[in-house]
Amino acid sequence: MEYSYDVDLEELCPVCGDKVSGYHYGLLTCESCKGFFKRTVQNNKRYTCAESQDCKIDKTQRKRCPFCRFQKCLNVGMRLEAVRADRMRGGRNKFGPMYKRDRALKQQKKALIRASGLKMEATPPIVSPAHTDYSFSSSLPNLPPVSTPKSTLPNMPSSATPADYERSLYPAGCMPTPSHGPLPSQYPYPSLSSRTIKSEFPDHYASASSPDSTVGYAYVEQTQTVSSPAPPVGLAVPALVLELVRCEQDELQVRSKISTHVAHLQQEQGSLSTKPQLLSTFGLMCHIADQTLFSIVEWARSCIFFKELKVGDQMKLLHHCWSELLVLDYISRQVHHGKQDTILLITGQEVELASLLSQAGVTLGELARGAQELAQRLRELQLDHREIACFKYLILFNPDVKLLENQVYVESVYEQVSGALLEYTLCVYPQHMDRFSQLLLRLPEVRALSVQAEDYLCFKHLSGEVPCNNLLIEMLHAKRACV
DNA sequence: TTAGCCTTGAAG
DNA sequence: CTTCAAGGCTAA
Repeated sequence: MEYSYDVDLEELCPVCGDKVSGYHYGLLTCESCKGFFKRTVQNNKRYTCAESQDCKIDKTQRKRCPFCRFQKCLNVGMRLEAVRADRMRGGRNKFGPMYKRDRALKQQKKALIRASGLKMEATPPIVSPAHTDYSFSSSLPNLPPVSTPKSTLPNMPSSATPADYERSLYPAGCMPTPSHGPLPSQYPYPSLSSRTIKSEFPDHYASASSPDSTVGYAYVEQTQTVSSPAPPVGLAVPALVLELVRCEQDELQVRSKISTHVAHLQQEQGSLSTKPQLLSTFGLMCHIADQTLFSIVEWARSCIFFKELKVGDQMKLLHHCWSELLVLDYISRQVHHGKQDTILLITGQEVELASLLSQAGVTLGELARGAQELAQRLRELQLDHREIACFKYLILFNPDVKLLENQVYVESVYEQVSGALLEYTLCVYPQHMDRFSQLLLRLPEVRALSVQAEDYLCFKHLSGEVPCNNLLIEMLHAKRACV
């Protein structure tokens, strides 16, 4: 029970703070607000507020002002369309998939919090999400702040936009093309405009509930990618590349952390069992991969651009690429290691490739061999650490991930980083004109390996061989639930 | 009118 | 078959 302080941020009704009883009319609410919303819409009730239309709504006062209560229902995102005009009972409506996605998101939020919780020891979250920010944004509370310098604005509800951050990062006049405006953050599911779902009930309240004009983003069309101030020809490294490298974790620190963790595990295992017995090699590998994943999540959460995203988008991105980052981490270690016949683990241990292949089954063998081949090709290219840093961002900010709240931002980060990488390769390896495209061609190969690896992990999981309490498995589950 | 519990029925 | 969000019922 390593990471078991239950992060069940026990769900509270976003309207009144009472206990949630399930998804009702678009989001998790309590039974009473569900009933209230239903009665109001079905009977087309009109209330008035005796005060100034801003009454506090909580469990004890929710009866006092139905006007403000209903207003809050709409503000937090309860959907009029989910109340049935024909009063048909039972069955399912078209919100089903949305509920499913939301569940998956929440599951991953837990994983994220747990991941960062490991690092933060017992520090309680400083922002208490539960009772303060109902009026804004998603049903997902903010993550506790990361312990990095200048992280004063993590996941704020859009008053500070990522654009502000860029402005502070780049000197005046050297800004990359600004590409995004304020976000409509008060609606949890901006991807589904109210028009997407046919209203099932005469929509008298529509004007209050769905300001259509803000559903689409007012983004300026992106022109050309300008990654950073042009460096003096043939010498300088693009500023953005340097910044990305600056965000890298210290490999030795990560190594020692994971090594001690794994050592602990082995010790525990030895003392608990009557016949002292070490973890199986596979189990050990799972733990190492698991810990590596934790460190990857930690890296992502503290890295430039990413920490400016809302938690929901962060989760979707990590969701999508965790296995690729894991594979890239592994491969780049082998590239750096430079030996063909042994594998270097993050713990610093060296493993004979031949002995691994002899023990591994067909699938794992193929996987290891594929990785080794890719590592060799990258070695021949002499992939350097700056390019690896860029790779990580190109994988993390995958423009193909759909249903992001801030899709254009993610696309623009991808564009900026690939632009910077192009510039970098041209400056530093001018004799190698197609280096950039050679590098980019390796990314789909990383992807392919990660797909194989996920399948393998899934298989091992189903046959009960993966240790429980595993972030790998959680990610695997969350990912498959989302598709 | 409220809110806790009950019944229903399409989707999985 | 089970799930679980719809609507329905009813004592406070």
